[in-house]
Amino acid sequence: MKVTDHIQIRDDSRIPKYQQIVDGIIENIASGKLKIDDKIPSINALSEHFLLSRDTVEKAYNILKDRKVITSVKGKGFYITRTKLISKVNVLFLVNKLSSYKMRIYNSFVARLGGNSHTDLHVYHCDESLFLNLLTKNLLAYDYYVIMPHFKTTALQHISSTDEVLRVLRKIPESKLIIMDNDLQKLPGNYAEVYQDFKGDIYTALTQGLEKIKNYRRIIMAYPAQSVYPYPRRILHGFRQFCVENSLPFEVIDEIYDDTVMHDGDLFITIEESDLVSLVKQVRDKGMVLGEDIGIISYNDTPLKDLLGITVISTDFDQMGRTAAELILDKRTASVKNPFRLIERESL
Amino acid sequence: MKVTDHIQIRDDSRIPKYQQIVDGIIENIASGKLKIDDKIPSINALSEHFLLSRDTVEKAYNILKDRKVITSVKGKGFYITRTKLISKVNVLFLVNKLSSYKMRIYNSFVARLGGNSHTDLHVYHCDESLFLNLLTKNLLAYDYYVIMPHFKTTALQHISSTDEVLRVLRKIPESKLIIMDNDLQKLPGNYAEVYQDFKGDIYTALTQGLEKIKNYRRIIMAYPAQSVYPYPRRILHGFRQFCVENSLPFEVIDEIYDDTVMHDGDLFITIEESDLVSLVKQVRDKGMVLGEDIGIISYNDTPLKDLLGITVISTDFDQMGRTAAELILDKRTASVKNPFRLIERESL
DNA sequence: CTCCCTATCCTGTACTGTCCAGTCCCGCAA
DNA sequence: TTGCGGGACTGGACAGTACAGGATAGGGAG
Repeated sequence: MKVTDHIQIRDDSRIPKYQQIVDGIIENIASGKLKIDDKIPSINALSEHFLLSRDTVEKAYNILKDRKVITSVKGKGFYITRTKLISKVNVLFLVNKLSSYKMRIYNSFVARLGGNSHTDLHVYHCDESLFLNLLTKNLLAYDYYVIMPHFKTTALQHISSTDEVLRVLRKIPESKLIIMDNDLQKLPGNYAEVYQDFKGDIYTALTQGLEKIKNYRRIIMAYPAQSVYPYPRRILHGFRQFCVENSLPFEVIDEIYDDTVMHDGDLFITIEESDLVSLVKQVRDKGMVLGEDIGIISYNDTPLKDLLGITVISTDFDQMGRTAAELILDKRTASVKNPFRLIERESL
Repeated sequence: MKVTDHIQIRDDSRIPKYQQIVDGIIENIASGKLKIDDKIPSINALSEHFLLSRDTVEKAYNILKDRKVITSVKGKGFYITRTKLISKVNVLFLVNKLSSYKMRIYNSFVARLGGNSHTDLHVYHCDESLFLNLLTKNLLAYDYYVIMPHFKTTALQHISSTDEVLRVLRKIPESKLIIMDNDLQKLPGNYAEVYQDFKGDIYTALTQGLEKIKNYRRIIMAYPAQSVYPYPRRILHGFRQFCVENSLPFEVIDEIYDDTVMHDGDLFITIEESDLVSLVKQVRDKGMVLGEDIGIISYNDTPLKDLLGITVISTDFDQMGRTAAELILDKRTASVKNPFRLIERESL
């Protein structure tokens, strides 16, 4: 195996070739493929291997020498002298939509990452083409890419464009990619991720509250399937699995309207805040008592739900942002499941 | 086949030649002949091929560069950077911080503006230098700039850098600028704005509820002065004016702690949600009754505050976003005060 | 020692974008 | 009429990229 085989450089016509070489060496250092005192390919070797002019490689090596990343020994070669690379960290934070939960993740992420960083937030509204556009346009501009992949899932698109998404995601160096919230089983590689196990989470959390849930006659989940911003269907799957395994009668509805029929002993699981609001209003209007006549479990916690005594099943959004920031700070590529739990309050 | 063969431009003597080149490139992008990251002919090549002056081509390319359709790399050439959004209305939405209220403004703005638009959201964390950086970097790239100007107001900065901010804001063509939330009296010109009159709003809203407020012995405002993200001091001014004019005893505190003393007949006005939460918890712990022993008026409405029966004084965030979008759609440059009102519920 | 590799420094060439000082021409307003 | 400004063109200076060479000096293995 030749030394040149170690070095990987990406071709991008927009960027000067010498700069690509510089970036390539830096990346190989950052990823650990090149360590301190390692010898890097000679000017001749590299120029021949990549079919470049000797002058181009020389220019690149001179820049690295000026930056004290490598030193030269006449007649021998170039050697790595520094592996710690100091610069402000730039992060692209790509979310599908802007909810108050996403916002909390972003805010805790920025706070944890600290001052020596800058995070650009972009929203792609679950639109694949916008997602692809944003990503390809910024493919080399950032040090890290924190991405929450959620897309509209019409049957056709799901097949055709997910591949396109994966193709672009693969262009991001593994060490720079952090997948958040939604895990992409189809994306291979050793990248970092902080995910919710939507199906397993809801199953486990509901199982925690099984004893109380059993007291209800029927469980109704308000799952907004028609929404422009769809929630992962795995929430439904986990809910169904829980109900079936415990032989609990259940139902799934799109939305809670003012005239949605409800009976004593109904337990509602709401995902959208608007459903929670109209549900609580209705319960009050009908003179029913929360946690006795009607049960509510709401998805995603907020301080005001605490005040209202609404039982929630929720992931820890602040934690999710912090974990992502820490993966970057520690340069780890672990796959971390974000904590999810049932918080029992009066409404159950 | 030469690169120049790809490019087609129509000749029309009525239209400036440089504009024809611009249109030609755009058309070639729209028709798919030019894709992202493609290299377009050099200035020399194009000018020779179409028998044009180098200067004319240069001018055209500069326009495309300003519109971020292409980027230049010295010594290399011009490259396509944008393919999807050139026909859409591009908006830069610049907010000081990301709160759930800002988010609602953004979401209603995007929704009202509709599909033929793209809105980039950027957060500058109340940091002037970041604000200036973001704005100067994107000074020509967008069709509209929606900006919420709120900065940290240390005495010194307030003098020196506000001028800098105004200087950059003046560089934005008046027809492309929409100032939101905070009105900038110091910025001259005929631009659009949707503002809150922080001082007058709170004064008027509290006056609406004067009869009930009079029943309380003391009014305490929790105004987070120490926060990294300061609220406009005009809120305080309006509050003070109301209290003084109506001879009501009042007090201003930074934050509501677990051990903040409260007596029967105290009316609290909270701005931050965290203060509201700890206040309500304390009232409950002490066995007091909201709206009788202790009054609460909270700043900024949310659906869950409605459920909790918290009286609020609030602007209409969704309306604010909609208004801004409509100003753009109608190409108006009006100065619109966003509605603000007292919503009475049980807590007062 | 020789031979082959190494870095280093040099001159040239042919492109590229960037910037500036001029010069016309033409339409429009004072 | 005069003056102004924008469009188009001319020509050049300058700097950056990438290539092709060559000349020199040092290191290491035979």
